[in-house]
Formats: sequence, C-alpha cells, structure tokens
Amino acid sequence: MKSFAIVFKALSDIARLRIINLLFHSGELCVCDIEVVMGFTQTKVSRHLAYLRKAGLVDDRKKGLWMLYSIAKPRNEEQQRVLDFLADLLRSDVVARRDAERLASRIRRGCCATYSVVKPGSIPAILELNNN
Amino acid sequence: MKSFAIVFKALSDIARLRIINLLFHSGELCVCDIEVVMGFTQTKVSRHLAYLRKAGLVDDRKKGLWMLYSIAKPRNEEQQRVLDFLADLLRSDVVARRDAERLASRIRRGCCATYSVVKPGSIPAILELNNN
DNA sequence: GTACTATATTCGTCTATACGAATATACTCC
DNA sequence: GGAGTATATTCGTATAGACGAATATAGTAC
Repeated sequence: MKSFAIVFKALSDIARLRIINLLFHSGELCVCDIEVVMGFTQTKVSRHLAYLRKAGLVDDRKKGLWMLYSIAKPRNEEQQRVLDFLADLLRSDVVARRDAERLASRIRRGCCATYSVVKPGSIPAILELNNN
Repeated sequence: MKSFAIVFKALSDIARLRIINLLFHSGELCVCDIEVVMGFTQTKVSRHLAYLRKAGLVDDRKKGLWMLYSIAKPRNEEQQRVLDFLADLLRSDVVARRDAERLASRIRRGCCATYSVVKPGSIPAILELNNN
C-alpha cells in the first residue's frame, strides 16, 4: 500500500508525467535533450529525474559527460502493471502526443546523447511517424 | 494530462488509498464508520473525503445527519479505467484486505448509517466472507 | 595544467498539504 | 425552544515539494 502511494506521488506532477512520456518514446534520454524538447530549465529536469529515480520509476546510466535515463526495469509485477497502464493512458493524451512529436523531430535532427546511443530506426516515436 | 496528475495526487496518500478501498467494498459509507474501522480521527476522515470529492473520485449524498460517500460514477472513460485499475491493484494488497475484513465485521454488527441504507446481502465484503 | 560541457546540488522562497484540537454548522429528537 | 449527534471548517504548526539562480562536481578536449 505504501509503495502504491509512493508511485502515485511520483506521478502526481505534470512535468514528471511528461518526462516519463518522453522516456516511453525513446530508449534512453539525456537531461539536455529533455530540457530542449520540453523547454524546462536544467535544474527542473535534473530534479524531477532524481525524484523519479528515487521512486524507482527510472533507471540511470552514466556515459561520458551524459547521464542517460530510461524507464526502469520493473522490480515486481505491480510496477510492471502500473507502467503498462500509464503508457496506455498517455497514448491518447494530446499533450503527450505533441511532446512525443517534438522529441522525434529533435532525434531526427540529431540530439546530443541519444543520437550516438540509440539507432533512430529503433525509436518508437520515429517508427510511429514513418507509419503516418 | 493535468487531470491525470490531479487523480494521481489524490491517490498519493495512504489514508486516502485505504478509504477508497473501503468504498470499493461497500455501496456507501458515512464518515463515522470509516473513522471507527480505520482508527482515524473524525477530522482526518472528513478532510480526506473532501479532498477525494474535489478530485472527482468520490460522490457524496446527504441523508439526515449523515453524509454518505461512495466511489464516483465515472465522468469519462479514463476515469473508469483508473478506478478499475486501482480496484484491481488493491485486491491483492495485504493492508487493503485487512481493512476490508474489519469493515465487513463492523457492517455485520450494524454500523450507524450503512446498516439502514445498504442491505447486508448486497455488500461485497460480506459476500466474500460468506464464501469463505 | 586550462577551458569547456553536462549534470547534480545548494540556497532561499513560496505554495501545498497533513495533522489534532477546537469550533462551527446542520440536522434530529424531545 | 434546548440537548445531542454527525460532519465540516478553522486555527496553528510542521513537513514536503516546486522553482530559478547560483554553485559544485565530474568528465572531455586540448
């Protein structure tokens, strides 16, 4: 019960929901890509990612100067269900779709960290765009 | 997106999650029944119910001296999905099950408001107990 | 070493929220 | 009318969290 409250609190902020949505649409993202796509300050992005990491919702990995964040590998069945449910909810949300499109656009033009790490062809946001 | 954040914030408190769980297990409940079953103060129960009402998660109805609270009739498809998901999550939670049992026990002995409003035979918590 | 870059953290401030105790409100019963 | 009951709200306090600006840290490139 406690863990549910913690996860829901992590999801109770629009900025965090939008960041999670971006991560759903990419393998990994660095702070500065999120910063540019969302128009948030660096402090804000870094802080929310730290919050999500502490809540167990995202994983991080250091690569050179960059910290690469991704949706956490689920620790248990409940967390898997929450993440699936959330991804499904966001799929039909207008703001989430718009953010995903801006992310795809940035990735196509070459974003600082992701470009070298994730092959464009494997990024869901790009696959979606190519299908339209 | 905003509405998701509001709902998740309403679900980010353990007391509120437990109260919602009680409401899932009954048609309607008054404040004092929740108070007794959970061991919360009257102020605490009333305040959290007001919070849940503002977030659109519960409906209320006045009956004499009592305010009867129930899970909100969903305003849209998303809300329905959130409520279904939550009910499913809580079903396997230890704290939630224990609370539901204490509620059923209180209902059997006759609780102040519910007893006159809801027929015991129609209350899920009691049906469950009878099946065991 | 210096210059530069990406990210994290600290600082100060502001708002939201949780809580119990006390009080106010609204209703019933007599 | 008054007494009693169920609930809501106010008050005072304490903690959490959100924010930008500034600073610290850690890595790269030279």
